[in-house]
Amino acid sequence: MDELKLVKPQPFYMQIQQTIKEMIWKGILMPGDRLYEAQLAKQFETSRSPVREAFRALINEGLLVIDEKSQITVYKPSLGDVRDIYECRLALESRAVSIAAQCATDLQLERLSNTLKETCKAIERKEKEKIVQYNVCFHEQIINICGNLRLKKLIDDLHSLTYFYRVLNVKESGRAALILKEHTEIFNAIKNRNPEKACKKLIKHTKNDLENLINLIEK
Amino acid sequence: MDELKLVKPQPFYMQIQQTIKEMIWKGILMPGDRLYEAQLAKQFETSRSPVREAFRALINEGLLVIDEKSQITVYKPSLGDVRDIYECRLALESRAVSIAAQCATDLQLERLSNTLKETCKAIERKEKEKIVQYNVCFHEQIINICGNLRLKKLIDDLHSLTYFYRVLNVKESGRAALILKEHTEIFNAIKNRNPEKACKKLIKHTKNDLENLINLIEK
DNA sequence: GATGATTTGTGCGTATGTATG
DNA sequence: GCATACATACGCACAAATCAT
Repeated sequence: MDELKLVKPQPFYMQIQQTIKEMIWKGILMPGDRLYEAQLAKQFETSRSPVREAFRALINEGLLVIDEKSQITVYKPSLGDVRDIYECRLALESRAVSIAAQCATDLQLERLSNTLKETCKAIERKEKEKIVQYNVCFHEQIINICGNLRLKKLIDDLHSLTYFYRVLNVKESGRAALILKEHTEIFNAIKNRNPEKACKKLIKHTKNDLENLINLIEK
Repeated sequence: MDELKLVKPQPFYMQIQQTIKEMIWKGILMPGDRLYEAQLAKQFETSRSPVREAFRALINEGLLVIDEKSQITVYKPSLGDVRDIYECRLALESRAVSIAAQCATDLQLERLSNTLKETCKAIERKEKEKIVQYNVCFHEQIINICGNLRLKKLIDDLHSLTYFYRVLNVKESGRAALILKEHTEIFNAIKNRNPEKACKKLIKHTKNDLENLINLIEK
């Protein structure tokens, strides 16, 4: 009887916070949609209190927006916002990748390499869900390598603000192969312990991503 | 009758959120202190509901911490945390200053210059409160110049996580003059439209700040 | 462990504010 | 403007979890 623990359920307000986030990611809630405490409370079969608390946290995270009349809506980034968000990501992720290039272990490099291989397979099989998943995974692995949890959370929160659009991005365009190419270049720079190059490649990759996203949103 | 508007008071939960933040900044609440819903509710003469909502938001911001038993304490950064936070600030602020060097208007440059002059006066008069205030102002001005509101919020939130320590930093050490010198160097680089140099100077400045802070905390 | 005292989690009522016809 | 419907802000009560004895 080694590791037998009872699982304590998380409080409602935490589960609700997480669930709303996922609903936005999955497109069940769309940017601009208005949210009602009572309606969600009914849906989750709770009272309004935990829903309210979840709202506050998500507002602080930026995923929900509250106006002067206390109406709450799903964050709908303007074009300018998207640029600002990417500017922040650029700052944070370029630092992350340059640290990763300095401190990645062999095992971590191998795992990164594996992720790229899996992406390649997924592309051949045209498994769109998996492609997105492995692309996300690639970025996550880099951030994990650099080991700064706070950096990770900041980047994650920024990602979640445009997650909905970004899924469209990969799904609807033929960019999967190009993304893989760029990821491979970044990986090689990390493997060769070349922080400057890794940084440069990542910046280029992110800027491409942004251009593509903007085209998509403008349509 | 030009601009006569009635001021609507902000909801309690917002005021409470702001107040708790200030209590931490001012050292009324110290890192590690435990917070009780009921106690604060009593203090603010409200019910627990708005206090709880304020807690959720502050937890999300990182200024409060909740453990697995739902106990809430004021965030107490470890040495490692402080380094991580500064790493993130470095990433974000260096980007901000390099953008500022590219796009600052003459008026904005003049205002920056004024801030430095005021700092100088404050140092001569040994007005410690003002020195801190102008130093903060200098950084804020740079971030405002670059015009990315999200970048600003990210940096502000990071600052607030170590604000309490940073006040100690300036107050207790004789660093005021050195800080002014470094700020002046950054300013000159911006004025000369030299993003790389501005960036470099800011990185050095931030790293000095970090070293100093760490020394202070270790004592 | 069992018990009472704290503290947090959740449900619900009511007052106030806002939109709509 | 007025009445109605609806949404949010806040308070309060009780349940569940935790702590101290």
